[in-house]
Amino acid sequence: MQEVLRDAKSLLRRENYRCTAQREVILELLARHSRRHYTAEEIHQSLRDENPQLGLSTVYRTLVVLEDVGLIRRLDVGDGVSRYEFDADDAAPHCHLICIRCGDVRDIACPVPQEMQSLIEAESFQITDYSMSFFGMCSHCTRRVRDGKIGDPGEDIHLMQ
Amino acid sequence: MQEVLRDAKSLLRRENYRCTAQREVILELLARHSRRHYTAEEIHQSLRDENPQLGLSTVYRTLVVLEDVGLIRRLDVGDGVSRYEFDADDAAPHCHLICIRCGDVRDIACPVPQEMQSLIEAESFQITDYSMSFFGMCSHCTRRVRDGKIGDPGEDIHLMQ
DNA sequence: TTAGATGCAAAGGCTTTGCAATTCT
DNA sequence: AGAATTGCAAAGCCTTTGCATCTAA
Repeated sequence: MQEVLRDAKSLLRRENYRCTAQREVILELLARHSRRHYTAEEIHQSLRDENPQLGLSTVYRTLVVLEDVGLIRRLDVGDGVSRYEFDADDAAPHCHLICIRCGDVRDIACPVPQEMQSLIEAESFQITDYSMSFFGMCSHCTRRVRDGKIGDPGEDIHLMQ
Repeated sequence: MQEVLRDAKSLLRRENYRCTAQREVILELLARHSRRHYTAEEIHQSLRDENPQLGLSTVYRTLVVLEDVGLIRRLDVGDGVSRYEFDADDAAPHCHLICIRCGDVRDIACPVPQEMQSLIEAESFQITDYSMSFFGMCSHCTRRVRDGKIGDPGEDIHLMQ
């Protein structure tokens, strides 16, 4: 963890960005909760107590920087808000299971199949990034629906803006 | 094509939506250009000449309805604007190749691999939809960069909002 | 020292919504 | 007739930006 942060700092400097306190705390939060998918607002809320001076616009600007150098990745679950996840160098390729009822986003290891890569390379398309998401109901919500605890589709989160 | 539209109309009625002139022209446009990925604004522009009265908010509301009944699908290329594509019943599963330089979005046949589906089902996750996108440079832009016609990365479209 | 980064408030841009008028069924 | 739909304008919401101030290097 400490090493991850040290590497990140040197990467930032190498890319001609400064290592500011704000960038450090934001990156540290994302790295510490590498399975979470934070919105800018959530990051701001999470850090506000310890860093009362942190501005929301700084969070937004920092996310742009961190994504630019490849330390984090942006994810869109379809609700009109960008979410971000830490992206370690050795991060395994994964896709997202997005529950349309509770909004939970879960990673699942799943490499891009060779057959798919071949198809794309055949198009002479140079891949630099990818995103694979599956929408549906997580096991938790499926169980709750089956047990009659929730049944009204109106309870679904509003995924399509 | 005519049959597609007829089926669509009966589907709308079955789902308790009315078949209005606005819904018809919008659906007809999307169905006629099934390989395109229209933004609400583009749909509005495309139809304004023939239907001067069509309002942009009606386009937005119609897109919600058409997506709700499963006639179209929403796509996010990461620029903060929603795009929509016609989704026929017999549409082959496909993913999107999104060029980060020219913004072109291209479909490519590519079914969800069985191994991936198995992994997800193992999580007891009930899939209702999915989205697979690959970002990078299309063959056209790759060629232009190689030929020195474009080289400044600043020309890239701004994909991350 | 000084170019880059931050905070705040204001502006932007896409999308949604209130409401009166219109139109499918 | 009556409820759904439409258009317009206004509002919402997430995100970006201008600018004076601050700060890492």
